[in-house]
Amino acid sequence: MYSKGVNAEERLIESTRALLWERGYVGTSPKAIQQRAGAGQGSMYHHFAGKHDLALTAIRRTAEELRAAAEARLSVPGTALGRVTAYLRRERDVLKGCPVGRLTQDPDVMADPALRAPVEETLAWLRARLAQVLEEGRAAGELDSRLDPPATAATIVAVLQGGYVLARASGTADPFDQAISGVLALLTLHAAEAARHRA
Amino acid sequence: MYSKGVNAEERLIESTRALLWERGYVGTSPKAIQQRAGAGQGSMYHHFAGKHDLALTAIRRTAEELRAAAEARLSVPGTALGRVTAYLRRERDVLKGCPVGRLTQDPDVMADPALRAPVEETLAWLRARLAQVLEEGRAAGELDSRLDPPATAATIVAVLQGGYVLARASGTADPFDQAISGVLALLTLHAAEAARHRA
DNA sequence: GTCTATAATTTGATAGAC
DNA sequence: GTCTATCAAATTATAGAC
Repeated sequence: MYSKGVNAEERLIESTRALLWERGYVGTSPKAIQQRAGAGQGSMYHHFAGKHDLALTAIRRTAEELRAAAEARLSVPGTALGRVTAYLRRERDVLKGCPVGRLTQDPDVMADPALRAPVEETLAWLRARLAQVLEEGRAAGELDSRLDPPATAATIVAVLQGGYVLARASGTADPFDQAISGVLALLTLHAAEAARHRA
Repeated sequence: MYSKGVNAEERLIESTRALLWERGYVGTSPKAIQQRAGAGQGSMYHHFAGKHDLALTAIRRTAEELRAAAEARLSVPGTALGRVTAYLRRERDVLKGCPVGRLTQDPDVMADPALRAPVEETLAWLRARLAQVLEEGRAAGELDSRLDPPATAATIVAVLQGGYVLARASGTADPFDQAISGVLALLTLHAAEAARHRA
């Protein structure tokens, strides 16, 4: 139940965002959305055409937030490895998983072009943005020149998404932290190799 | 619709396995299971106590199959990196995702101890098995001694699980292949480092 | 804007005939 | 074993009062 300090439309969007994160599109009913928002059916169907329309609004907002949060960590000054580390080590609700990546497992979301687009675009953007950071690190001689930025970026995002899966399976954040530590260790050796070549 | 060559019980299990993979537990109805299996309600409720019981049988079988498929690639003779590569590069239905990892996103599966157990055990086993292979590689001097087997194993399984997420988001197997290539490239440099230290 | 009917469909299961 | 009723509850809306 969200604060009545904001209007019903806003509460309905936030309620939907939370439920999509917890239960996905298929597992979320209009009734559950309304109850969590403290709004009736009439209110929901006044502001939105239905479950689909509401979910679209919610997904777009979630995707935008994720992108902004990532950009905030990746656009600061510092080494490429430092920025990637800051992004990977940022505080996360590990056991809840990624609110965007989660939607890729939802058949009704993936089957609908409108609902799917924000998911596809967000993860594509994230891979491209990380590849850019890695390329900067390579250009600066900080990372080994043999490192392939797009492939390594895909690996990093995959470790993140897969780390969530392992954490949820185990019921603890442990495997997530291990997976992140593991890939950062591999990247660090790459950086050390680059330093050795420069020497 | 499965071959009528096998009995209804078997067809119901396979139908459930396919639907859990495609739509998850929440997104799969008994009606859909019956239609795909070519069986009526009476048949389903004769062989199984209900959706939950049928799903439990299906999940256990899927988990066992995944484990056997992994063990087949990891237990052959060869270098650690070679066996890990064989496992990662094995043929996969990339766009369908992992039939076990997928279940971690299902709220009703994770909330039920019986349904969740096979998921938890399978992914824990996979991490431990990969850690064992990496440890063997380290002991043989094939991999860099600074490499942490459990963390690296978590990274490898995460890349796999996350690779599926990225592939589904993009609609192509491309990011999956990139993520696998990226992590293998990082591991290969580790192997090269180990060789340099031995020299 | 928000509420309370009302309703067609689907869900998940039971009962009992064959 | 398999089938066809039957059923209570949930789902996803629409209609119309306030």
